[in-house]
Amino acid sequence: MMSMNSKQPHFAMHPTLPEHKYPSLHSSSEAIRRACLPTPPLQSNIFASLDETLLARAEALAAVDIAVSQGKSHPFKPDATYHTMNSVPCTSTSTVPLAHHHHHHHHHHQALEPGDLLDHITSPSLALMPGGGGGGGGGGGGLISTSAHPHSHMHGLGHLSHPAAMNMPSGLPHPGLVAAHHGAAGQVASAAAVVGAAGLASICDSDTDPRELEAFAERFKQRRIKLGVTQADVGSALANLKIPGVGSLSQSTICRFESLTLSHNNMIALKPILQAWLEEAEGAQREKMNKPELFNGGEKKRKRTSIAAPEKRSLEAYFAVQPRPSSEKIAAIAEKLDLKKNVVRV
DNA sequence: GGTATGCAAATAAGG
DNA sequence: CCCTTATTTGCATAC
Repeated sequence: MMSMNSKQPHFAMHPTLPEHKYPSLHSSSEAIRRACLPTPPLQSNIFASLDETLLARAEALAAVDIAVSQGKSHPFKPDATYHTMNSVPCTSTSTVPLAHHHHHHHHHHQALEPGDLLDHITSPSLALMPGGGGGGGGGGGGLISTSAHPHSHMHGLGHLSHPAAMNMPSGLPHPGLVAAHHGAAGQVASAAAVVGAAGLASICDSDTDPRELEAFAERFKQRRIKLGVTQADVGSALANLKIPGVGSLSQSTICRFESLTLSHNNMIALKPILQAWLEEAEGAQREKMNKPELFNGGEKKRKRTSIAAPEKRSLEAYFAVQPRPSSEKIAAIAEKLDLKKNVVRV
């Protein structure tokens, strides 16, 4: 399981490592430019359709958010110190089920939101390979019941309490989140409110924990293979999904991520994206697997959803990365996408 | 066929 | 202003 690291070249090569080396809001324009720039003649980009406008917005927003998060959530050393004494083991993944500090709470809530969102907006237009269907059949996760995307059947509330299932993307607890909840989910809102208030001060190092990262990489690989997609596929798929802080992904990057051959910081930046993709892929897979309705009155509705799929993906990715945008902006985006707030679920 | 890796480019930040 | 450093990603290639 953990005997993969054949080599760790420059893991300890960080001489200084500034707090936030991230491009913060480094030229959203640049990011955008680059985002639209590539569209290379790569193989078959099945998800080659995304709303530039939305993406741009998301990028900008996420850029700022990321900047903030990155800037303040780096109290301890980078990759070099892999065995940080981790005073507060917040690892809620596969490591230790112990100590549930207050931090944990907010985590769960965090998980809930994106998950719910995803549940609602499962994009059918995923680019899963044909083999994916069969692959998925392999069992929704023998060891890890991560396929935790019960769709609309049991809304997030139910499955959010999975220990080793999946840890939601970076936890950036913030009050803004609360504000955004207007009307969508009251209960959640209240919970999030409390959590946000408390969590704001302490950003658990869930996403910064090296061990957690390692575990995630492993799980990612497993699930990816299970889905029947290759690194190249993932790279191609996410080539269009450009988010601030992350230029793009290619087979190389995926491989490096899985092999942990990337900088610790880089890994952290990529994790949310990868996670989002994974969730999306699994969701789509599931949908395909047991397609309940082949042709029914739901055609219209379905179609509408399909159209918005790409945007939704972007949105989802964005949220995965930064669930803390201004409610106003979210609303704007939602409206732009013609989606309902409850759908966006912010 | 998929995956892992060397090399170099592109970008940003700082002096 | 230019130069240097640091970081990250993709291409090409070998396994």
